[in-house]
Amino acid sequence: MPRTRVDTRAEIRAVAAELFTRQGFEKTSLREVAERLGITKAALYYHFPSKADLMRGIVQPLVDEIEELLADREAADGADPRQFLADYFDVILRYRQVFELMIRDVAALAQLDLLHQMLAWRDRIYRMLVGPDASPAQIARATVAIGGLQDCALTEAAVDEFRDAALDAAYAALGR
Amino acid sequence: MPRTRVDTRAEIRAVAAELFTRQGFEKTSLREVAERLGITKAALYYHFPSKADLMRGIVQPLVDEIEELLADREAADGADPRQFLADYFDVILRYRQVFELMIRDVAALAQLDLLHQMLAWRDRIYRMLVGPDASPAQIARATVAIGGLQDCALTEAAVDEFRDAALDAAYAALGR
DNA sequence: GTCTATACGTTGATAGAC
DNA sequence: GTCTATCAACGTATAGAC
Repeated sequence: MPRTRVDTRAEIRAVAAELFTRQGFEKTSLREVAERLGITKAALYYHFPSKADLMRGIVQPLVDEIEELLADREAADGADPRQFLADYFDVILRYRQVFELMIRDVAALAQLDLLHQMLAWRDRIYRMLVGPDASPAQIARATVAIGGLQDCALTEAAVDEFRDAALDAAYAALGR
Repeated sequence: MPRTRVDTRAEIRAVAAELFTRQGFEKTSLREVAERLGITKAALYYHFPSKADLMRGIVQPLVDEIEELLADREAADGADPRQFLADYFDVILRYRQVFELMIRDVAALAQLDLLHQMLAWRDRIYRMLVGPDASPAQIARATVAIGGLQDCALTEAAVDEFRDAALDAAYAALGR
C-alpha cells in the first residue's frame, strides 16, 4: 500500500540529512533511513542508485550555490572583499544544516569526489580576498577570516547581532 | 615469526592515524591496518580491545594537552588573550596530524563520548577570551578567532610568517 | 512506485592453539 | 604476541511480483 507523498525523493533527502548529521554518514544505515519513512531499503534504491548518490543529492544545492557565487564574483573583478564575506556567509547560513553535515563528515565527502572541488574553492576565495600573488601572511589572514565565518555558521545563535559581529571580526582578520 | 618492534602499540597508532586521516575512521578497516604492519587483525586485538579504543589512543595525547592548557589558564585568572591564542595555536600545530584527524572526522569522535568534552572546551575558551558574560557579538568574535586559527592549523604552510600572521588575524578578530 | 525475498562481501570481534 | 579459524551482524545491491 503506497503512502501518499508529495515528493518522495525530497522526503528521503530530508530524513537522511538529519540522520547523517546526527550520527555521521557511515554510521547511518539505509535500513534506518527507510524505516523512518515507513518504506523498505529496496524502495530507497528505486529513488537513489546508491548511498553516495543520496548524499550527493543532499549536498548538491549548496555546492551549486557556492559555485554560482564564485563564478559571479570572478566575472566582476575588483569585487569588494567585505561584500564577498557577507554573501558567502549568507549562503552557508541559509544551508546551515547541510553545511554542518559537510563539515562534520569531510571523510564522507571525499568519497563523492567533492573534496577536490572544495579545495579549489578555497584557492579561488583566497584569490578574491587577498589577490593572486598573496604572501603566506595574507593567506593566513584570509584563512582566519573564512575559517572563522564557517565556524560561526555552525553555531545556533543566528541573531542579527551575532551575524554582524562575525562579519566585522572576519573583516578585521583580513587586516585592511 | 614475530617482527622486531620497539613499541608495537606506538607503531599501530602511527599507521592507523595515517589511514584514518586519509580515508576516514569508518572507511578504514582493521584488516587494512594490520596488513600494513605485516600482522593479522587478531593481533591488533591483543593491543587494543576495540577499534574505538585504537582511535582514542591516537587522540588522547592531544586531548590531554589541551585539557592541561585550559586548566592552567583557568587557575591563573586575568590571563592574556593574545598569549592564550598563541599557546593554543602552538599545541594544535604540534599535533597537526592528529588534530586534522579529529576535525575531519567529528562523526567518529562522537562515538568516543569526546564530543561533549570538546563542546565544553569551546565554552571555556570563550570565557577566557571574552569573559563569562559575553554578548552574542563577543561570542561571534571569539568564534572567528578560534575557528580561524584551527583552520590555519590544517594547512601545510607552517612557516613563521604564516604563524605570526594567523595570530595577528585572530587577535584582530577579537576586536580589542 | 513500492514491495518481498534473497544474495554476497566485509566488518568488528572472539576462541583457542602455538 | 601472534596465529588460524570462525562468528553474527550489517552493508550494498539485485530480481521479480504486484
